[in-house]
Amino acid sequence: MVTIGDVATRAGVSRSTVSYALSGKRPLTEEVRRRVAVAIDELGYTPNAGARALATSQTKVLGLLAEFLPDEFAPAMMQYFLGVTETARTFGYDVLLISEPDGPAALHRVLASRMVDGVVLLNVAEHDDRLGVLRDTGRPGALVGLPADPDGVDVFDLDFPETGRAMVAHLGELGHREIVLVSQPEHVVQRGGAYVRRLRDAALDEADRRGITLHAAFGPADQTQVGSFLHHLLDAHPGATGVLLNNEAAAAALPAVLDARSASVPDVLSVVGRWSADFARYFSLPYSFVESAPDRLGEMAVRQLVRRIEQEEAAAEPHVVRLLPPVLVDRGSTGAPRG
Amino acid sequence: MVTIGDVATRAGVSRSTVSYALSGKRPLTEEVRRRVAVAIDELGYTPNAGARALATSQTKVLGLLAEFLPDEFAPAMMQYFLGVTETARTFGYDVLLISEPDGPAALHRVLASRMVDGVVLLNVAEHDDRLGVLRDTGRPGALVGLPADPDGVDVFDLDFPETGRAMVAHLGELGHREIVLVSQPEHVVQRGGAYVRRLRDAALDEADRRGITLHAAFGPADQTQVGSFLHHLLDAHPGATGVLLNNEAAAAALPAVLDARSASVPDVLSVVGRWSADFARYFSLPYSFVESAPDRLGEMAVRQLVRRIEQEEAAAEPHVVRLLPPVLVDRGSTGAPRG
DNA sequence: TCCAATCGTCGAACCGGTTCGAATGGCGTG
DNA sequence: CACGCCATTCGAACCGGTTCGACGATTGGA
Repeated sequence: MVTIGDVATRAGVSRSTVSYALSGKRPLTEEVRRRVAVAIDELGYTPNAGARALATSQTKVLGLLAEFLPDEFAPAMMQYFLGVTETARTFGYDVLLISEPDGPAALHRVLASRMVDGVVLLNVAEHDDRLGVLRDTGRPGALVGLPADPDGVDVFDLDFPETGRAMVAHLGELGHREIVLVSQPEHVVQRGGAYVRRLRDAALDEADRRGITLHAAFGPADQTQVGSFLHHLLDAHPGATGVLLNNEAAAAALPAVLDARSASVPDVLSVVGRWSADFARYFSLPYSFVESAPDRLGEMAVRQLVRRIEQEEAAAEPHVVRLLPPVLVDRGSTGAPRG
Repeated sequence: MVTIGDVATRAGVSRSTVSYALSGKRPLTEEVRRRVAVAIDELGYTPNAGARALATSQTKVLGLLAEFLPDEFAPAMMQYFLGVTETARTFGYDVLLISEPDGPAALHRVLASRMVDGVVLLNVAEHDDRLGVLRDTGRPGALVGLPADPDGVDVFDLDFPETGRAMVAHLGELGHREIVLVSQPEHVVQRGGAYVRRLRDAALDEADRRGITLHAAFGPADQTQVGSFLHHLLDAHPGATGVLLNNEAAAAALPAVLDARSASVPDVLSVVGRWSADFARYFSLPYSFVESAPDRLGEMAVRQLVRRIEQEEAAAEPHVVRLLPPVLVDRGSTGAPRG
């Protein structure tokens, strides 16, 4: 392995000079700079990351904590990965992917061993055990998902309450008086997915304010069951003229269900959901939806994280909670109610 | 930050003794071992990964090189991630996720800087530029995807030729004489996805041997276009009684297409494809398929990689090319041809 | 009782970078 | 021509572990 010493010898300078040539932290003669560059090139030198980390206590690596939950729609997580890794790379960071079931332990391990300069936590629950670990170490962290107590961390998430309101308001203004909401299953909520409840509560409130009847249900996340669930739900509320979706599996299953019922959209039923553009693409969903913007959230989280890591003044700034306002992508799946 | 020196002081021993207590590489008195354990516990000591890497030249990190291609089905990649990260963890390794567009450069960067002990390359193309980089550094690497020249690396992949033969044979034995094959689009092949061609060629050969007419087509990967493509394809070959799929987008679109044509399965058409169980689950695909086993391939790649890293004798063993024999998951979507 | 072997622990060197203070050289100026 | 200053480079210490040879204490045998 070629080290900085080899480069120094070849260029006829000291090791420290090579280091300065690399970092530019001290002025050097053009001549020396050139000789070092040539030596590096000829020897094919790349600094040893471990040694550098030891000396600078900076690894240029970010931790990405994700949990693969069997009942959640795994592909959705991919979009976060993309936003995080791409943004990290533009700032010169690599990403350590951590998917252990025991999140707190894994987090402690990578932070305490100084493998990473900061972490992005995905899928943050209402009361997330990882937060305690993160606060104890005092290292910077950015969350995707709003916990009950966001103290000491930066939070990025979709504004779920506003999303719920916007969806109800959208149908309400078209004249709908009775609609249905399909949320993620109960166990997602219990696991800490408070966003499900936040959207639901806001939707119920907005419906109430507008005098709209809103039937709020928790649908299964299992693709094999969600179809019949939707049938039953629609059977149970024959007067409903609109469907709101906050459940990916239900969204994927809806086209077949409506087709089987010969319920055309938007003539018979108006449909609005909450998912990502990529999700809509993969499943060819022809419905209007509020973009959940996973790639954008991942990018924002990393940007802020890097700021905190690299800029001393930023480290002292108050922590932010940034909730993206809902943006409706219109696919023409809503209209005036039938009859 | 608490270092090994702090622990040593607190336990009243030397730094090296603490190190030996941690690694167990030399015998210690029970008393000393206990005192060190207590000190570690009280101080909350965790070894610094950078320092350890520097001293041992082992990082306990594996690189995972993936490319996010816009026209490939991104969620499929998730299954590989799962297999790789989980297996890595059972062996005490973390995973550095590298998704840069410039694969060779990224690979060189992480290998030359000694950030990782070895790499897993996903989606390996027929002639993959990353292989040259990998061979030059001489570090261990495991591939998922069979390149033209697998010298110096371990390769794991589905046996695509056998998969093609098996699918044709399956329908052939049921009595089908004219069938259709939908492959991935041409540009996937051109980018190096030789597996597409390997399956196709073998299928054509097998059909030839059995006197079966096989119409082999390259379908679009774009969900918006693949539906009408399938309609045209089936219109063009009204005599076909079976459909083979080696194209995820086409598989996802097929149920709606067949429904629109009132072509029931397997009465009117028999269907067999190649995808993963998770893919089938997400898209509720009711068809028989050859399992492409991404999680299993990821696991095999990591197992072998770790063996090469950790066992000196393994490092010298000849490299392997392991092609998984196709396993058909029967969902009852095939039967005797109509008429 | 003395010596040798064994066991357990220590000290120092090393891994490959970074960084700070000091040394060296060239230049301009008095 | 001598001096001082500034720009540039060097040397040494340090980051936090691991590892090897050596040392001291204990034990066993002669």
